[in-house]
This record gives sequence, structure tokens and C-alpha cells, in this order.
Amino acid sequence: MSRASERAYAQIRSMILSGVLPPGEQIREEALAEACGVSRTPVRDALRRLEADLFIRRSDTQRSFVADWSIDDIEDSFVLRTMLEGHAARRAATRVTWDQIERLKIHNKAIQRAVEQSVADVPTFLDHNRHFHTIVVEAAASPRLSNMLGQIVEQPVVLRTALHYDRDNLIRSLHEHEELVFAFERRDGDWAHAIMTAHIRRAFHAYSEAHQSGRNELAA
Amino acid sequence: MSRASERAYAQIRSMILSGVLPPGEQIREEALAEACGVSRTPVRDALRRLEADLFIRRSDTQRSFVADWSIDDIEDSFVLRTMLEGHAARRAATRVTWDQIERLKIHNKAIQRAVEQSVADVPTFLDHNRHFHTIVVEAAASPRLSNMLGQIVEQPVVLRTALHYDRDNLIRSLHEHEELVFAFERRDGDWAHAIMTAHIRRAFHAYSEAHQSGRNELAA
DNA sequence: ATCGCCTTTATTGTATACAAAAGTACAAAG
DNA sequence: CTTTGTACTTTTGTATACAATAAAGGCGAT
Repeated sequence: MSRASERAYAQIRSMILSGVLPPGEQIREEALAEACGVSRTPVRDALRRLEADLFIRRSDTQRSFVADWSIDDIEDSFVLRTMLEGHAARRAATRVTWDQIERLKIHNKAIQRAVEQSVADVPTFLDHNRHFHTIVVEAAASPRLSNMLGQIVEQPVVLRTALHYDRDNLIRSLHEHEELVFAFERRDGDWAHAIMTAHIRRAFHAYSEAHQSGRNELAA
Repeated sequence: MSRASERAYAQIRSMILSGVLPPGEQIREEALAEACGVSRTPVRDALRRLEADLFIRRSDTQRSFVADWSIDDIEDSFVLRTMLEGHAARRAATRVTWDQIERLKIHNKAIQRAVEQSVADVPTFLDHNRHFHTIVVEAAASPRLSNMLGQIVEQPVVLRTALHYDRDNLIRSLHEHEELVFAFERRDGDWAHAIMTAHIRRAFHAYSEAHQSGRNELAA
């Protein structure tokens, strides 16, 4: 998608993530169009995509609202992601190319550097972490799987999760990435599946423990 | 979505399924708009949805083409569906209401009547089969899962599968539905998961055996 | 003859105006 | 006091015109 509609998508998404548009808030196309400096057409495009990502829900009468995620929603999102990424890892183990393995190692090196800082560089961690998982999904070579995981990974919860990792969690995460590459090099799909499953489940618990203190909403 | 855009979606989808728009064919928005008797705006809407359903793919330069499904695509679609519907069945077992169970039984009765005809009434079978699976997914009570399965079930392969069932397969399918209801009544998630997994896998093999005679495309 | 560049044409992206539908407020009747 | 009908406002859906971009074709240079 070209400029305007892409810009609208990114901007509305960040308005939701930053809380400018709080959960439950009704969305009016014209207001967003003005806020993004584009017309309603690309805004509508963006809203459709955000609806598919479950950032937005639509009432039975076509009104749009910012989605609010309950604890159950969040757990379910993780369960689905566990299942799908576990499957992706298993497929990837027997299909990943040596070039892709090299790229995975490069991202792990960058993650290592980010984690070893005196103050862990979380944004860099997140960026390379995202690339790492993208390569795994790409190596699974399933358009449908990529499609679905693309949607889930875009969802609010996942985007915010790593913000709650402490250093210990970040290091464990790195070690799991490294082990996954070992499994790939040995073409061991069961191993890869198990590592990835554990990897995502740990992320879920890291998230829920960071939020156990009485909150049941997303605002961090 | 309201009239025009819904109509465009249904019509374009049926043009693809019926082969009027063959796999690989480039899609021009204006041509479709004329064919559907609406303007380009709702056609664009429909194309975005069809793209999400993987009926349509877009080139890197924003041109749209009718997707063509290889054997690998088809198997992968079934694998994903197996995984997701198996998960749905497991969740549903502990959440399904007695009202939903009643509705499942009603659809099974209707399926039984359709299968017992001297010539099996496949369209009726398909219709109630679809409702049955929809209720299971609804009972799983996971918006994300519904979302994903909604997309997969819309995909071309699944829509055509049951057309290739022989009577034996239709009867087995019915028996599996009945057994799934038993599992639900006993709230046995593992059992439900296993039945559903087997159910979809069998559908896959029924499909691939019907297509083993040298074809690697969809046209039936 | 072939390659690269420029012009022309086709196709998609965006803006805007208008139509349809839904929500809201208020008044009149029960 | 509640309810229902109705005008009015707000919001979304659709059509159309125009802008931007990609494909196609022709022309000249090498």
C-alpha cells in the first residue's frame, strides 16, 4: 500500500498503542482523516486492516471502536501464537536455508550485544527479535501461516510484551534463539517445535507476572 | 458491510470459484466494478477481503491476480485447519452450552436426512456441515480463533472439498459429528480434539484421493 | 539488432461530494 | 412516567473525478 494509506495505518495504530485512542473509544473516520492529514479513503483502508488485526472492532451497525483486551483475550492470543509459531518452527527445521541460518545468527549476535549493555537496549532487542521470528516464519514457507502469524504478531499484546522482560528473561530468550538455530542446523523439527513452544510460553508468563498486581487491562 | 460491497465480494468470489476468473488472471478493478454493477470503491473493499482470504494475491507493484493453489498450498491449508479446529474443539468441550449442543444435534439430524436420500443431497449436507462447524468455533469462545478459522474456511479448497465425498465418506463424517457431540456432553476436551483432528485429516485424504489422478490444479 | 530512455497508455491510489443509514432528542399519546 | 413516533444530526457507504505510479511501446544511439 502506498503512502497515505500506509501512513494512516501506522499512525492510527500508534495512537491506539500509545493510549491516545483508549480502549472502547468510538472511532470516527473523518476525525482520523483530519488527524492523519489524509482523506477518509485511506483511513477506511487502514481501519479495515486494523480490524483484521483486532485492534478495532465494529459494532453490528458498522461503528468502529478501539478493542479492549481482557486477560482471557491476552492468554488466548498467546496460546494461538504458541501453536502457530511452534508449527512454523517444525516446518522451518526441514526447509530453512543456510543463508537464512546465517541471518538468524546475525540477529542473535545483535541481540546479544543489546542485552550485554549495562542497561539493556530493549528497542534494539525488540527489533532484532522481530526479524528473527520473521525469518523463522519465512523459512516455514507457508503463505497461510505467514498470513496468520503476521496478524497475531501485530496485535497489541505481543507488541508490548517484551517491554516487561527483565534482564534475566532477555538472556533466556537469547539462549532459546541460539538453541533453535542448533535444532535447525540438525534439521530436528521436534526439537525446534519444543523450543519455540517453550519460548513463547515463557514470554506469556513473563507478561502475566508483570501484570499480576491487580490490573486486568492493557495500559502499562 | 452493506449492500454494494457485500454483493461485489460474493460475486467476485463466485467468479473465482466458478472459473470465470481463472488462476493467475490479472484483476482490474474497473472491469469488476462494471461486472458487478457498482463503482470501484466497494470493489476495492471486496478485493481487500478476498486478498485476506488468499483468493487473490497482489504483486509487489499493487496489481491483483487470482491466486493459484498448488498441492502444497492445499495440504498446508488442511494442516492449519486441522490444528486450529482441533484446538477449537478442545476449548469448546468445556465451554459449549446445552443450547449449542441442541443446535449441533439438529444439524446432525439434517445431515443424516441429506445422506440417507437415494441420491445424497450434497448441498444440504454442506450447508448443515458448515453450520455445525461454525457452532463448534463459536463455542470455543475465542475471537482470534474464530477470525482465523473464518478466513481458512472461506478458502477455495475447503469450499470444494465435500463435493468429492462419496457416500461412505459422508456417513463417516456424520458419525464423527455425532461422536464429537458425545465428547462435548462428557466435557472431554482431549476426546473432542482427537475426533476433530481425525475428522479434518480424513477430509484431506478424501480430497487428495479424488485428485490423485494427475491434476495439480483446482478446477474440478 | 539490442539496449536504454522517453513518451504514451493502463491501472491503481486519493480526494471529495453526495446518498443511505444509524443515532439522538424531543414531543405527543397512552 | 413510560413509550413511541418523528424530525434532525451524525456517521458511514458509494460514486466519480483527478493524481500518481507502473506497464508498454516506440525511438534513437551504439
